[in-house]
Amino acid sequence: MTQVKIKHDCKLELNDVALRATPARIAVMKFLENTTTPVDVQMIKNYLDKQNVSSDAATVFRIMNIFTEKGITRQISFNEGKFRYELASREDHHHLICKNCGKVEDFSYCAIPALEKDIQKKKGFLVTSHALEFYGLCESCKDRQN
Amino acid sequence: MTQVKIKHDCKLELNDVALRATPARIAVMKFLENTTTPVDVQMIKNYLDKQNVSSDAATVFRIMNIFTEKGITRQISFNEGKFRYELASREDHHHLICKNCGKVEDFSYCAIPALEKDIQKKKGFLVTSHALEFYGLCESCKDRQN
DNA sequence: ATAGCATATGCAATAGATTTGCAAGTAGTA
DNA sequence: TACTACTTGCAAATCTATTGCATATGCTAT
Repeated sequence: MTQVKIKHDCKLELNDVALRATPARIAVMKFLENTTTPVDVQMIKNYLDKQNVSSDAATVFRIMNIFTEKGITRQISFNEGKFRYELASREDHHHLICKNCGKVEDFSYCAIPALEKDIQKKKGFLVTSHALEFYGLCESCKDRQN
Repeated sequence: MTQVKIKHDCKLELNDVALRATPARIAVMKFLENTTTPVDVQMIKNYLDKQNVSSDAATVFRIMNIFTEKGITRQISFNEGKFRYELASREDHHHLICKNCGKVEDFSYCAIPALEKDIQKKKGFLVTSHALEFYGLCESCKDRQN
């Protein structure tokens, strides 16, 4: 009797980096694949709860730490006193963060890689990653003079 | 009899933004003026202790919050799970943060203002501030293959 | 399909960063 | 110099993140 099983999405990706494909990890990956803005641990936990995936904040922290170690995710800061995460595969974009409504837009910009080479040559500093975020007011908040 | 009093450095700067020039606030400003790398609350507290300026961590947090609100300092994150601060007057520079030894170098780069104008035109997003940090290995850590 | 084992998770406790309430102290003004 | 509003110190509370340990489970080799 064929039972509908958990689809093997993400399973191979996880196994590739020597991680077991647990329900929580799979759900977290799906969440990350379907969100356009970086999310924090609380948001991830809320999603898991809604999906009826048993979890615990400590587990989510552990998952995000190991995903980041394995290079699946990237840890970023919007200066909120906590971390956010996004898939590391989303390369070459930066964030426009509205300080009024909190909306986050992506912004592509390709001058950074060239700059990194320059830094390496001039300063001898080997850049392995970078963070570039712009803070301000999005179009609608700006227009409302809010 | 003329007594040596606390020099009025910083006093006017503080009063200008409607803040009282207290010993702790003055000492914090002096510390910030004399450090080249962004400092965290614990470092500030240590400095105040060494200077025999009575203080408390809660007070330092309050000082840094109000300094940041008033635009005296800038709050930045090196993804350490805590904030660092630097004088907002130190414009147009970014940081090269060594992940091995923790050394922080400044790096000047002036393409960002132009980019901000571009963002405003293309996205309608009004940029009021930004964060750009590079992580990697400084020259000596890199050479030691550490 | 299943046993065995290393890895993951849940839960509770802990650590560290930051905030807050409140009473007491103090800078700036008249 | 006295007054008042702003600041501070202290303790307690929050919040983010980490850790220890016993239990549960994914994965590999039968």
